[in-house]
Amino acid sequence: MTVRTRFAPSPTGFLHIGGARTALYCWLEAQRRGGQFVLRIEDTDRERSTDVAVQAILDAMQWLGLSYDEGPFYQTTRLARYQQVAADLLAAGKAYYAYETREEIGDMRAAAMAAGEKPRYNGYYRDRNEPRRDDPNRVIRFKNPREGSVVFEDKVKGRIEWANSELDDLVIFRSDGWPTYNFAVVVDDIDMGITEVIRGDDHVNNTPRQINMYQALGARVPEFAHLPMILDKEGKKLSKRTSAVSVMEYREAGFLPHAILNYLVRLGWSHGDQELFTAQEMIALFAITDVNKAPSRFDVEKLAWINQHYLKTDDPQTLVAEFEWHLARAGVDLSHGPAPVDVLVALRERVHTLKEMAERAMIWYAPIAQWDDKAVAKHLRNANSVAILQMAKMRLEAATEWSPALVHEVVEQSAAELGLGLGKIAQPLRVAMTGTQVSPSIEDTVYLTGRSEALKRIDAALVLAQA
RNA sequence: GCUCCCUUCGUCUAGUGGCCCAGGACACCGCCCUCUCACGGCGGGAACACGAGUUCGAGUCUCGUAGGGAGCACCA
Repeated sequence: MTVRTRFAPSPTGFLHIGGARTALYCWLEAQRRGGQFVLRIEDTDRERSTDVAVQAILDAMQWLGLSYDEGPFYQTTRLARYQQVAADLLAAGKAYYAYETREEIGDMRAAAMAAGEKPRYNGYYRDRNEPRRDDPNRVIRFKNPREGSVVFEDKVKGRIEWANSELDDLVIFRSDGWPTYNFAVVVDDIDMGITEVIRGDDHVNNTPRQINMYQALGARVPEFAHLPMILDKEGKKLSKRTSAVSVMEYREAGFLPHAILNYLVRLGWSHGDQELFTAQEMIALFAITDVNKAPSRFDVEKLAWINQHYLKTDDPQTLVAEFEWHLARAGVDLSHGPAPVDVLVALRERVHTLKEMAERAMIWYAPIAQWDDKAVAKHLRNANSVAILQMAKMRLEAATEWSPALVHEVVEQSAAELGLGLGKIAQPLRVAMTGTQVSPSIEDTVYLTGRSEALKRIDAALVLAQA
């Protein structure tokens, strides 16, 4: 039987980091075993689901490169099917109508709590054979077995056993005529031939009752794998208040999709000491059964390290498009200034994110915004400053070509002629080009500034030096 | 309250009874390289939650304690 996994987000917000990892694992598991990965949008909560959220999830998955073989399927288009399955269950005596008001149910729960049990429905209508009648409180409940227990072998958590006496008769159809989550997932996973249910471990508790429904429906029970949560730096549940949670926020922060995937695959899973994985390696090596049971914390610092690793080792050409996206966001007009690919190569070893790169790149795409006082005082206002700048200017003007090598030559010759070290020449020039003491190598810095702009900046620096 | 789950350096993890006085990576610190900043190289500190067992021997098995988490909806 071919393996089929699915990712089933509910469109009530953006694709967050935990969801992305779940999707990644589903995707990897399906690929490694030559199966299919399906995407299903669980939008039966019509109050909270939005089209914007659906689109945001689709966009994020595409940006990450998590392609699906089937879908997206939408639960809202499958209402008739759910109704039919519920009718079958009713006819078979495996489900029943119930008419309690919400208040009555609230009371039952309170009573159960008071009795030291977990809050639940008491099964009042279970064996009453109450006929269907119009009532605003009419729901359909599933007859959960009362004896025995449910046992399943979770692929990450191991064996889990659950006494049926702990479970109540859950609502499968709400009074508003829509199926509930627990029922819809089961019907969908059966209909879509899902063989491996990989999802967050907040669903472990739902699994026993879902298994009971599979059995009532005479369907084959799939394998389950429940992934531990991803926590924030403090060990708390990831939340918008304390950290970035949406995948697209990480894009905006300058991370590469592959870096995010690489980071995520290592969060809760490992292959010996290996830290870096190409997509091919992940597919070949990942196995859901090797995933850790314990929750893990999200560490942006490590993500940043991975990101920089790919920034400096990937073919620059494959990175330019994403870099240009950041430059555009920073308001850069690409019809002027240096080629983004050259800027990228000059900065890739000096930054951790593309956002930072775009910020640093501004020295070549915009006039010097501000002169750093310390830099000016130290390198533009000393005995040699004027002579150095003038000599560099003269040589740069006289040059017949424009390249990093040419700039390097100019700096070297100036140093030799003035009897100074390379650093003595480079620093004043660097301050002249950038207004600061920090930038890529002096040849790249001057080269990327462009000849006429470089000469203009030297003139401006000369004014400061002589002031 | 009840049910279920989890627990190795600050963080991600290796480790499936002896190869572990616990290995790798990020972060941190130091040195080297160097035109600045980085990159890189070398080195350093840093953990088996606790307590009982089982065993010749336990990070690895069992039980208990403590701490943490999830769920207990006509939300997914």
